[in-house]
Amino acid sequence: MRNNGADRMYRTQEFAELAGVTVRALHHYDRLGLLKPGRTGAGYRLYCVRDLERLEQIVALKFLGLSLTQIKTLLERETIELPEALRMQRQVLEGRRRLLDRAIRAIREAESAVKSGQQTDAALLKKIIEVIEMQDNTDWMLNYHAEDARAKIEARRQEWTPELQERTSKQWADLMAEVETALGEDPAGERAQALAARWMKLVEGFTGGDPEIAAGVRRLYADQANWPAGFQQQAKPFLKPEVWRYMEKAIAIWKGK
Amino acid sequence: MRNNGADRMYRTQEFAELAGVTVRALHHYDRLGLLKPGRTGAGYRLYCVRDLERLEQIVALKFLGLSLTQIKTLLERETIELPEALRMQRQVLEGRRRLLDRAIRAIREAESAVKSGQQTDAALLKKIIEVIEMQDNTDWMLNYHAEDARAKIEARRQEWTPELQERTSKQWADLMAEVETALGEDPAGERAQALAARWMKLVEGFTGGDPEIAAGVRRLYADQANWPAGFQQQAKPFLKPEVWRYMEKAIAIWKGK
DNA sequence: CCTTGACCCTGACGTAACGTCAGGCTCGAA
DNA sequence: TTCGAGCCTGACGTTACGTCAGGGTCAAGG
Repeated sequence: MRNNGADRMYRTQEFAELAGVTVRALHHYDRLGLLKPGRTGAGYRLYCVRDLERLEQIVALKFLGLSLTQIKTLLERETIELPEALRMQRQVLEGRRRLLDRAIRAIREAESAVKSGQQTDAALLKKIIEVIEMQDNTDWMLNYHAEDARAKIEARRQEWTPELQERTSKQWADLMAEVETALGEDPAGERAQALAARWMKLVEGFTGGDPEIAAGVRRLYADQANWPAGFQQQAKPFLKPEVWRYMEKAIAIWKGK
Repeated sequence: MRNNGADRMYRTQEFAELAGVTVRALHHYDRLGLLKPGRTGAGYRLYCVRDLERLEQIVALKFLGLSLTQIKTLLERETIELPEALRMQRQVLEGRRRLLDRAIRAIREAESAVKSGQQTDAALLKKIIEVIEMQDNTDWMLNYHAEDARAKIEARRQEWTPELQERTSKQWADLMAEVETALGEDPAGERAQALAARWMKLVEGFTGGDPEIAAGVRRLYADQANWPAGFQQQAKPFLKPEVWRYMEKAIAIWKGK
């Protein structure tokens, strides 16, 4: 009656392979009360197909980073908590992602510092420290903005995700590189005007079109002497004065139109 | 002689606050031999400024996700290993990030499934499982490609980061939405031709301009009946036949030009 | 001189999710 | 019956500390 083909039972190893987990993990879930299989007279564990479903759910929630105890309560009280738990977990993961992105960025910058000029280990580590600290110290930038502009910046910072940041900084770098090749041309010419348009679009992407923020950025730029060291390093590609001057001309013309 | 202002010594708590770590962490690093401070006659730890430098390095490397034992060997043999270690660690972190992104995406899709039609917990979990599985099962797609095209796809997959994927899929969604509003218009008209151009650009972004890959994609599309369930769900927005037919016309005309 | 409070020490156990033995049972086949 | 494969439980290891517990040290006040 019990073991007809349809509801086959599985012993531990078999079941573990079926589900892609280890035997010890199954023992563990059993002890925690997460997944309690049947037993033979001799004490062997016997898993059925419904256990497989449950195990798949466990594995999925584990993949999302939930702890086994969280998973247990979620699966026990089959309830409306799940969507809420997922929302919270997503926020946790997004936070972790921001940290990860910062770490990755720090390494990348250190690596590019290595390529351009051999540095000692100590200098390399200093660079990493700078980059890490710099990233939470975008706060000092707020000093250049009027009081009521700060709230807006704070709001925009929410959307200013690391991947977006990375993309934009790449766009800036590309643009800068292209401008350099165009320095000889007429600032009123077609090429320069196209570059000016791209430039302004990027600026607008940062300021959100808000004139107060734009004014703050100009103040920030004017005060280069007082920038923190780490930021100064990172901003280096932006600072070529000839590029800047050329674009000032081109943008003035572009705005005139 | 010893405690003149310049090389001040710090006791544990003071030093911990200075560096932003806990007292217990300092004990821990001491025991592991990572950071061994001086001692007073009574056995109190005494930290100096050079200890602070070292601690900052430790904290930085920890931020990058290195284990304390790794950090120890790296800081002991002050050597050329560091750049190599950083490169490896970056790859580790990038791997973690891919997993994180998959988890976040899975939750997001489950959340949007919740919004559009209330589902039970069980259905929600099934959805998550599908999304997770779908993401490593892009492999089945390879069946539609000729042998020599596979290597190219494998190569492009390296650059095909989750954030890039997310961006592109949003671009597709935007494009699709706009096409739908244009269905009534002349496929040879200006609007439709602009859409066709955008479409082809996105296709090229995926195929990398390789005709073999493009051919594989066509075979893939033609064989919709055999797609895995998870993929079919996620591809749903792409499947509106009227959109597809309309764009076929528009693209044919666009190519003719 | 003694006490008080703030700070210091070490050692031991706890955490999460198992991995890894170690010692001992069960089962089907030869 | 015996062998090898597979099963069981219990205990310790892992990481980077947190959290007591029990017990010194030190400067100031009584």
